[in-house]
Amino acid sequence: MFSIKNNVLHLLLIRRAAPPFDGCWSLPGGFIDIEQDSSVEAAAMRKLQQKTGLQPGYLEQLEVFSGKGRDPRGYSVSLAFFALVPYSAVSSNIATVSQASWWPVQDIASLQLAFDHQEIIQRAHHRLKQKALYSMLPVYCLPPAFTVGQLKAVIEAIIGKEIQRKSLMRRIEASNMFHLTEQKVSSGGRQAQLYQLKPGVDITHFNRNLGD
Amino acid sequence: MFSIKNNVLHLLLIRRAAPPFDGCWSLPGGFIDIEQDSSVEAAAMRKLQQKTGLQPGYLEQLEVFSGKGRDPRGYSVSLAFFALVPYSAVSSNIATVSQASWWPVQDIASLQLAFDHQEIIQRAHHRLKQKALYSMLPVYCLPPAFTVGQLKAVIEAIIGKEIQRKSLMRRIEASNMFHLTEQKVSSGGRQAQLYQLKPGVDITHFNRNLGD
DNA sequence: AAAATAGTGTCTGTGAGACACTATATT
DNA sequence: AATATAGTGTCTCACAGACACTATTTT
Repeated sequence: MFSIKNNVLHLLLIRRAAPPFDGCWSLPGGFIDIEQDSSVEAAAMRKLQQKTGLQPGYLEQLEVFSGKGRDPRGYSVSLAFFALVPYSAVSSNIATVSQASWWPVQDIASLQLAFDHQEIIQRAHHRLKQKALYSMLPVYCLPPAFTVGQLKAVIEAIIGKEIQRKSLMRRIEASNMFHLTEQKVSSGGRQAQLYQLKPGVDITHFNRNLGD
Repeated sequence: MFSIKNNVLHLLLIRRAAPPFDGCWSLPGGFIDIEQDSSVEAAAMRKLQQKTGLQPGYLEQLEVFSGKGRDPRGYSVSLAFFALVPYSAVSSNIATVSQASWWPVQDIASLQLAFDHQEIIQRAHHRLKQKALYSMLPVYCLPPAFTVGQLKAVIEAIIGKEIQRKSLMRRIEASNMFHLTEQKVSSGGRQAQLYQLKPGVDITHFNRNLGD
C-alpha cells in the first residue's frame, strides 16, 4: 500500500509478530479464506482492513511470486497486490493498529524485510512508476478534492523526476476526468483551484509518457 | 498461447476430454505440481509442453481469476498466462497432439468455451494489444529471422489497425534490438532485408504509442 | 512493360519540455 | 514592496501519420 506523506512516496509495512522472520518488517498479507473471500481481491481487502485498519481507493494485482526458496516453511505461492490510498484518510486509523508504519520507499532498500518482500516492493514500485508516466493513476494518492500542485507533487514523488506543471494541466484538461469545485485553497501564494474526480469516470491512459 | 497464421492472430485452444465442460474448447492449463515445478512459470511451461507439444518464446503472467462461480466443482484460483510463439515452430509439433487447434481470435467470441476462459482471453488480447502499441513484443510471434513486412503484418493483426511502414522502420532503427543478416528474401516484389534479434537484448519499450 | 513489394524523403500534426510571463495570495 | 505559489502563452523538439517518390524483384 503506497501513499504520499510530505511529498515523499511511502509504503506501509507491518512488523511480524510470529516466526518465520519474527520481528522483521514485512508487507501486510495473509491467506485466502474461501468461506468469506469471494475473490482474491476480496481477500486482499479483508487482510488490509484487518492488518492496517484501512481500505485503499485503488487495488490492482501485481504478480504471483512462487517457489520453495521464498518461505523457510516450504513451497509457497503468493499473489502480490499494489494499492494506493490518500494519506489524509490514514492518520486516525493507523494509530489503532500497532506495529504498522509508513516508510519512505527510498529507505526501504536498506531494511531487512521478511521473505522476498524486498523484490516484491521493487516490482510494485516499478509498475507504479510506469503507470504514473502514462495515466492519471496517482490521483488515488490524493483526497477527493485536490489541487494541480498536489497532483504534480505526487507524480514527481512517484517517478522521482520533475515534470512541467503545464504538461500536467494539459493532461487534466484533455482527460476530462475532473471538474472544478467552487473552492480555492491557500498554500502560501495565490489560491489554487480545487479539482475533483467526476463520479464514475475511468482513469485515462495517454499515449505518450511524461518525462521523456 | 498466441501466434500469427496467414497474417491473422490465432489462439491455441484444446478440446476438453473430461468433465466439467467435457468436449468444450478451452485454454490449455492444469495444476501446479510442487515436486517438479520450481515456480508457477515452470508449471505453465510444463503444462504447455504436455498439452500442446511446444514451448513459447515468450511467457508472461496475465492475471489471477478466482471465486466460486467459475468452476462448477467449487472455489478455484487460477493464474492465467499469455504466451507468444512463431507459427513456423508449430506446424510439426501440433499435429502430434490431438484435440489442439489454432483459432482466429476474432472467431473465438462466438464459441462456447469452458469456465471463464472467454473473459480470460479478452483480457489477454487486450494486454497484448496494448503492448504491441508501445513495445517490440510482437517479434516473438516471428521466426528468428524476419522482414519488416512480416513484423508490420503481425503488429497490424494484433492491434487490428494499419500502421505506417515508415513508423515501424524508425522504431526498428531506434530500438537497436536487431541486426541485418546478409540474406534477403523474395515475396513477389523487391527482395526484403532479413533482420534478427541481437542476442541477449531486452524488448524495447517506447514512450509513445502507435496508432494515435 | 506492368505489377508487386521494399524502402526513403519529407511534410504535417500532436503533445511534451522549456521558460518567460501574468495573476493573486501571504508576509 | 517582496516573495511565494497558481496559472497562461508560446516556442522548440521528438516522433507518429501521410504519402509521394525511388528501388528492385517477379511475371
